[in-house]
Amino acid sequence: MSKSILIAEDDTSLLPLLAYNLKNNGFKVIQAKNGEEALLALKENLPDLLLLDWMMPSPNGIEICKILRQKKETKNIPIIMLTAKSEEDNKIVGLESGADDYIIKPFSTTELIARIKALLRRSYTTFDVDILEYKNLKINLKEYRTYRNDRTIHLGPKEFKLLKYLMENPGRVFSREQLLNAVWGHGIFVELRTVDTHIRRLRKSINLKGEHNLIRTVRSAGYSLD
Amino acid sequence: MSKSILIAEDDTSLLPLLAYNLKNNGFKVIQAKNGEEALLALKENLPDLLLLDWMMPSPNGIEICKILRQKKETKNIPIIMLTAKSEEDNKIVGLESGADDYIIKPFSTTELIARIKALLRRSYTTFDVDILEYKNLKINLKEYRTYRNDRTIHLGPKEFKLLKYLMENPGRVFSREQLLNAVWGHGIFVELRTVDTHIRRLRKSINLKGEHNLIRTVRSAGYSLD
DNA sequence: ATCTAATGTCATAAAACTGTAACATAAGTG
DNA sequence: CACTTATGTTACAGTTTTATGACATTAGAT
Repeated sequence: MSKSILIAEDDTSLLPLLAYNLKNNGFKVIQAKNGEEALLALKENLPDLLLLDWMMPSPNGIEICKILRQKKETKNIPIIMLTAKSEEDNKIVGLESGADDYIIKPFSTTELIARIKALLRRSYTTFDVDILEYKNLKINLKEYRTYRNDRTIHLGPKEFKLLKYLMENPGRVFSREQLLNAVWGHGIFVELRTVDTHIRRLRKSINLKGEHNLIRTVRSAGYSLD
Repeated sequence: MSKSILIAEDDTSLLPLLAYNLKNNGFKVIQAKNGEEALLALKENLPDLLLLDWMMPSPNGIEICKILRQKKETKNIPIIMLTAKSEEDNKIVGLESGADDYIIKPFSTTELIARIKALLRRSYTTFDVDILEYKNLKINLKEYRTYRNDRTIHLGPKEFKLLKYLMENPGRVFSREQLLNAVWGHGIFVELRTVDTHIRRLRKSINLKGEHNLIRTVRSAGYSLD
């Protein structure tokens, strides 16, 4: 069964183009010319993924995002934010508001499709692999086990989830906000700095002395697997 | 240069036929009689595209696909799944597992070639828009990494942002004021000359001795990437 | 209920990054 | 060349950001 995607985009030349391309790629598309329409459409049907233009007359992408993250039925729907180049600096805002990814206009259809697929793949984890590997790290999602150089490592639930998330996109830097959203859940109130503590515990567990740190700190940005 | 294609197909009458046809069309072909062989071959060399039979003794096409999508080096290699008619219903499974296209047996060589070319064309032109390149400089926005001649360079947050801004408009000259606005933000009070210092630090980090200075000073105007 | 492991928060230490100012050079000018 | 102005360099103190360890609280297990 094909996945459905809701697009909210007020650029009337872009919207049909996007819709056309997504349809061509086997997706079912629901179109919304503005935020209002999008919210309305969401009451009808829950799509598998949302494509939101960040800059729209209110409610804009960010606002919609925040609203959705509040509600139980919608809080786990993957969201990709569409942002113009000039707004790029605000990408953090987009991710803080709970979006899963952002893409800068103008973008290629292929790129968009790739990201959509990646996100859909990730959110249907039940269907996915049971084993994730990176360098000499390995985790078994089904058995809930972690290995470093084939030696078992014990991790608490949070650390496990954190590591899993990092391993899903090795190399990519995640801000503390993103990690909180992904690991702790959206709309949960926990200090940002708590992430530091967990990263520290994780490092303590997975780092072998002598070998270089597997988790990289990127100052004023976040952490990533390295 | 001709593209290489790895075929994993356990039907021993089909495999050589496919290989023959692809070779005739100018592709370099690597053959694997089953999943194991395919994985082994992948350790040797990364092909430009994969043709996977979905029904094989384990690991089958889907499984291989999932495995490849986990790893960074292989996650962007286009994959076409070969499925028998009776398995057609499962085509969604194939695409969800990360395949880019599927084709139903029996298929015509012409069609297969067409799809292969289409995929190669797509994946060739489009890649990460999260990567900025200029001469032998490269920065990866998602990973917050900077390279000069493929060697990693460490930059502080401000330097990174500064470089990013310059790389977005290579050649263009920016005044100190413009740089302050773009990198530090509007309405911030910092000495104009502070830009000089950061430019200096940036130069120090990215310039290789011997090679010419990548940042040009334009007297009484500003700086630019050159 | 009792004990143990896991969590979230803080306070403090340690690093890394910034902005300035002072001085040195280089580039224009007449 | 002498003078003026712009830019390069360097050192350093002040800030910001992150690491670390301790502690109180909560959740889970026996």
